[in-house]
Amino acid sequence: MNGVDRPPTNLQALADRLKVLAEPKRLLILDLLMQGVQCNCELGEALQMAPNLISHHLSVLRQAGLVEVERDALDARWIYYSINRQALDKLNRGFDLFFDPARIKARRPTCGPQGELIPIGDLALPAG
Amino acid sequence: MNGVDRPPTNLQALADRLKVLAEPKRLLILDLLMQGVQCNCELGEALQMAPNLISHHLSVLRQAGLVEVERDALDARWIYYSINRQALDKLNRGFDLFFDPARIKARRPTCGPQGELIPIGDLALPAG
DNA sequence: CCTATAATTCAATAATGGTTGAATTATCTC
DNA sequence: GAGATAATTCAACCATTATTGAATTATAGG
Repeated sequence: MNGVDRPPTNLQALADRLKVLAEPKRLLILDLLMQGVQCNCELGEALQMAPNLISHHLSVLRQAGLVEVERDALDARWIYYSINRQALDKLNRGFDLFFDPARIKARRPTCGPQGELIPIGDLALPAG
Repeated sequence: MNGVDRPPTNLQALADRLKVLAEPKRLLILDLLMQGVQCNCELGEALQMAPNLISHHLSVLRQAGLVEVERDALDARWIYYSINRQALDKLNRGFDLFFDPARIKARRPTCGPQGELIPIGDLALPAG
């Protein structure tokens, strides 16, 4: 209603996108790709990973639309990967929208006696 | 060197944080928590999930530091959960830092014949 | 005390997804 | 064509993790 309270719409879609990113090797690949166009062998060399594993992770990144593919015109065996700038922008927009701290509201729970709240440390056990 | 080229430092830590978020039910819980303090039973009611499952996901969110815990002073059986604002800010900073589009560089691959690059569609197969 | 309640913990299961090695495809060169 | 190369595909394995139901803890109230 007030422009700050944004609905989650499709959280499944956001979770799917985050799943693609929640993998250290894929983040490493993305990091290398952000430094420019790369081929499979270059990535495998830099990350010490088998080419078929690189292929797999690149496939996941491609299906998510984050990575684009080009083929060398002189030697079509070489394939180069790069970041899809628009997909990255869209990713940032979706993330910032959901995790916007301005969405946090202060509200009392609607159940329970609602007495004063006392903070709890690491363990959710006795307060004393 | 130039202030825009930020290193990945510890991508494992970023992946760990994203793993916590890459779960639709946890996103639903986070979304409810952003609307204010909530108790387990409220969350379970809203999401149609068993309380022990809510507990599990809340535990994951708590271990990640994203969620804080308070206990009702009038009736200590009731426990209320809320978003840790600082953790949310830190999450946003880390995400924006790594996925900053300004980090993308244009570069030719260091291997391969480096002929002209031709775009490829959905399939990484013959160019036609 | 005894019962009821809010929540967690535990053990077992099921599903998801990363890893591995071999086989396959497509392409270039001789 | 035959062989070599870049990359993908496939099937099997393995680790992680969400889910489920039962048991347990802690607290409140009669």
